[in-house]
Amino acid sequence: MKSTQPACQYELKAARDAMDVIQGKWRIPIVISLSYGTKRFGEIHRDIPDISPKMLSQELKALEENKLITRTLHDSMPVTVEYALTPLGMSLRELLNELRNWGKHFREEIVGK
Amino acid sequence: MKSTQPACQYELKAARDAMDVIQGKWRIPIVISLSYGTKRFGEIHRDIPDISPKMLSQELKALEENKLITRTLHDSMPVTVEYALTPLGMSLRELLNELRNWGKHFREEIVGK
DNA sequence: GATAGTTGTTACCTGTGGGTAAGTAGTTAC
DNA sequence: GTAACTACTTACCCACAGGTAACAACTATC
Repeated sequence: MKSTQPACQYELKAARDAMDVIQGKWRIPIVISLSYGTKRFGEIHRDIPDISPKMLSQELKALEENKLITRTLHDSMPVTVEYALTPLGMSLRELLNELRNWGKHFREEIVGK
Repeated sequence: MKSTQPACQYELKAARDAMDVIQGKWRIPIVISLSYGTKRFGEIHRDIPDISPKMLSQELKALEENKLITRTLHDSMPVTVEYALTPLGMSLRELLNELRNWGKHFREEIVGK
């Protein structure tokens, strides 16, 4: 890697883009929760009990801004909101699988040995 | 995802393990730099000019603790230290490729449209 | 009319990731 | 003998991610 090699800098930037999207404590759990289907605020909260409503609201907003999820408001009797993965959000599944696989590999190498 | 499904919790933990290893501003650049071959402290610093010696030292130490790189001290006239990727560190390349591909895909979807 | 269940918001606090600047210790070249 | 190059270390500072707690507005139920 040389700072004068534009190809490498491009690779770095793309990897950083991806990291920016999935980084933080809660984004991956939220995406995984929604990968099991459309869910409401409270349902996601029940999937991830440790998250505070503030963080859930904040991270859902960020994921929506990045077009990974959609937010649909239903004017039913108690107002309900439904969150769903977009195709772009679903495309994250492959990357998450790679993350999981490498994490498993890493754990076996480090903890196992 | 249900918090009562152990398989999902396991998946989450593995993904988080991987994230813990590659997260932060400098780990990925360092691994990419070393993926081009064994390098010395100053050489990595030249590849990544923005990193401070403090951060480079700190991150190299963390990567060594995680067994992604090795640190070899040469008792030559000026003491030199060589850093190299371990096989485990090299196995990160696939994950980094996935990160780069998804980051590229993401940028095309978001910025392009 | 008080309580509980929706989906959040707001204010406040703290820990950590990362930055800057300077110092250290040994060797070599001028 | 002083400057410069190796590879760091130490001290100090700040911004932001994330946590806690309380509040908000609306509806349904007891």
